Amino acid sequence: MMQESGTEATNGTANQNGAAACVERHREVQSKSATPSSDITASDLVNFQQQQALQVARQILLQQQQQSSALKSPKNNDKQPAPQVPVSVAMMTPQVITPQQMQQILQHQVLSPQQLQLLLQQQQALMLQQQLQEFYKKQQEQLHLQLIQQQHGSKQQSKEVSAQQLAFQQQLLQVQQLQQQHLLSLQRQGLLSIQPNQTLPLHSLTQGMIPVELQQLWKEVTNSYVKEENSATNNGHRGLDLSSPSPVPHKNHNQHGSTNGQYISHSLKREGSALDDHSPHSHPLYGHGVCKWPGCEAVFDDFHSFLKHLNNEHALDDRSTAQCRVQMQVVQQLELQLSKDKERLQAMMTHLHVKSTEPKPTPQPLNLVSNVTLSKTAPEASPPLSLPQTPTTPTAPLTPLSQTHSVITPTSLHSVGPMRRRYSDKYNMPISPDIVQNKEFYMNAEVRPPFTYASLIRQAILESPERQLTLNEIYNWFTRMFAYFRRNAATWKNAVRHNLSLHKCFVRVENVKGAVWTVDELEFQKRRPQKISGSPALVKNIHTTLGYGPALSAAFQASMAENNIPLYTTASIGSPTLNSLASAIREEMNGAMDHGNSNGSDSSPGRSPLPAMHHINVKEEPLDPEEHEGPLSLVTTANHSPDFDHNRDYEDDHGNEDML
DNA sequence: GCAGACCTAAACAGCC
DNA sequence: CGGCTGTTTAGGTCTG
Repeated sequence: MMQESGTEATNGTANQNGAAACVERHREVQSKSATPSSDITASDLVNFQQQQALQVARQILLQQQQQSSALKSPKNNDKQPAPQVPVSVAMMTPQVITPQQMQQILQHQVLSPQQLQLLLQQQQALMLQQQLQEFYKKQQEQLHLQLIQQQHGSKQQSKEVSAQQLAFQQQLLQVQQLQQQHLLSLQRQGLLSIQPNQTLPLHSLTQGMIPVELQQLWKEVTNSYVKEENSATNNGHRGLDLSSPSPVPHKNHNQHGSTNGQYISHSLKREGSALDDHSPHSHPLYGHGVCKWPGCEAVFDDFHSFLKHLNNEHALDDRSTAQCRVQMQVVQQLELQLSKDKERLQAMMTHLHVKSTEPKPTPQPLNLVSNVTLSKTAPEASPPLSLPQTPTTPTAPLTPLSQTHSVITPTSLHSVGPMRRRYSDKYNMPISPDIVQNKEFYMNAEVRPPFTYASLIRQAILESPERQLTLNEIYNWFTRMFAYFRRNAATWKNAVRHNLSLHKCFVRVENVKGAVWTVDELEFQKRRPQKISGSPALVKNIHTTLGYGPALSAAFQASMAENNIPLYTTASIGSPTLNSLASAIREEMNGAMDHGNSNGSDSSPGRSPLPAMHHINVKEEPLDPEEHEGPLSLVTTANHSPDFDHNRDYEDDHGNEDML
């Protein structure tokens, strides 16, 4: 297996294949009873770990019982071999919790289910940590071996060797990234607890090759644990210490015991601006007096009030967890993008016979490359519409490197289920903020907008200068605003006509140039409001449509269980995709809530501080930002979608339509 | 189970 | 005649 990945690393597909091999390997290390699914997500991993942890607990109990029975009958004590315990159990049990403790816990039920869950997660964390170490160690040894073999090869093949070294470096990089992502994911979910002095072998082995940025990331991760341990209280590592002198104690009723506080904040550090992390009054989530928690943007006079706010408003709960997971995906996508760009740079350097073998001499802002490539975008700072990434961005699995393909296909996007996400009609609330907010997303992503036809028609009409549109203009608005409506025109146009006729709120007015449609707001408001249902349908739709990992979906569902969650209200997170998704969910959750605080009016996703996200692509096609710098043309967008067979329909519209 | 909202499909008519 | 527009009906799903 490692041989395979080693050889594959020499070709262009090394990234995906190698990573996939890593994951496969990883799974094998964990267990051979894993599901035979071809791709694995972090949620799968977590689920599996939970199952395994439960199994561990059972094993421990069984072992305990057998031991106690053995004590009662000393005859068997010597000959009776210890029950078969999985390797992982053998590895973890002595370090984490003794069987006695476990049994005591279970028998006396001294702990709440949440605490039990926390314990289980700690068990899983240690178990997985060791598995990870083992896996990465093997991976590293293999790579190192191959590298050495290459170095001892014939000198006549020096060029080949250097190229293969490059490939090895790339593989190393990807291994590191995989490792980082695994660790970060686990840490951010509070599942992994690394002791400060517990560096993985990979780190030291490949230190010279680690990109500075990854090293920095690593430092951040480990430092967070250093700090955390220093500030550990009786609460163990659940304490929420946000670099404040006195951590504010708060109830921790969530099962993700150690997800809060520093983990998140340090994870999100990359998103923040160039704050000086070493200053006592700085925080990655705090900048220019504003809370930088995605979607928050609360203003604070002093750092202390911010910390208070952080502890109170962004405490460990489902909402924060969901937001954190989204952020995880953002980061992972950025990392993926970074790795790809670095590979490209490497290839360029190799091609130009640059001698350096360092992946990159200096750390680069994650969005720098993309900033450059985006410099030609429209003045209104819309994201490059030509990028086909949007619908796939949030679908990225938690192990993106392993699943850059086959996660989602254009076909899957096209096979969107029936429109049942009609949250915009609930309480007849306006959809304009959301549409404005997620304009670019819907323009690019062939994702069915979660609005009813009636709402969309109304929106189209209200957006027009005279608040009236002809049928054809309404059509054009649909195709212009939503990539989804560039296909199956017959269907949705029929639906539009049907809605126009059916709903009283749409009034046909004979005009000089024909008939136009207007909106009777009173009638529109009269329509029966729908109760908010907690919207499992939306979650399901988003999940199925966009290929959300179950974990993220669950997180969103969990966060939707709460009310009024401003996930990512504006461009704060920087990804129009995630932004829009989250916003859609937020809308769904808010229901009739006031949109006034959604910043929809002044929130152009195009001003995203992380335009790099626009380049994220989980599809099979290689990322080629240079090829997507064309004018903001929806046709261009369409043509970049491999399975975009709407051209017939849309080009008809395009003929008589001013594009933006 | 029911009613309502919604979506999709289709038939049909009138107009250009 | 064909396409567009507009109306209406029918059947289905989903939700409260």
